Amino acid sequence: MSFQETFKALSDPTRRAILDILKDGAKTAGEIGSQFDMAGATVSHHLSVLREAGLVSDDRRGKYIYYELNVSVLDQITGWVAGLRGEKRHEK
Amino acid sequence: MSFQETFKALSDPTRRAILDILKDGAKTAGEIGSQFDMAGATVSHHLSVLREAGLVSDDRRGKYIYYELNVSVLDQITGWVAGLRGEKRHEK
DNA sequence: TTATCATTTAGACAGATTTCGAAATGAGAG
DNA sequence: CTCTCATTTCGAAATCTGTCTAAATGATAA
Repeated sequence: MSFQETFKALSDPTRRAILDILKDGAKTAGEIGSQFDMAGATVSHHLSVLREAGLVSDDRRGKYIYYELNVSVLDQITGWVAGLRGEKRHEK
Repeated sequence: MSFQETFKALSDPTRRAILDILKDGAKTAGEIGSQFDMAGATVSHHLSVLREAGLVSDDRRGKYIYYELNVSVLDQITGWVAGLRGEKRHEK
């Protein structure tokens, strides 16, 4: 759940696409996986990277595991970028 | 200069540290390199990744090459994150 | 229990990434 | 032109990453 983990997680296009898919609500691993042309195991791996980075949370409901977007961690990213933009010249 | 290149470039801690160093103005490759405990060739490689991603620009002035932060590309990142945060439920 | 469905974990592999030292390039100074 | 300094490019080694198939786990249904 470190800063580095978050950036690393976002550096893969499949993982960013997963986050996009989760924009409008929680979905099961299967629903997410069906959107990609790759093995379910691979998508499962990407989901675990996103989970360890704190970008999604998972919730088992019976047979299914629902994944949901966790936006709060994204604020760190925005904050870091703002830091670069903000104090650009001669503050203090 | 693609979206993917930008995220990839930001996924390395050394490269993010370089951007931080450049926050308060342009610096030469040597000045940047002296802040890290790694070969100059390695830092030069990181600088080229940042340049290809459009995150920095370089400017040769005599013997030295000055690198400068290019903030405009960072807006893409902020924009993408805002997209995830924003339209979270039932728009349209 | 056994069968089946949803998903993850394990192990392996190819390709990408980070890093280095050494050689090459660019540019001013003598 | 030659020397030196700043930086990059080259080529290679070690490590990391994304992907696959096959096997394991969790949960429900019969």
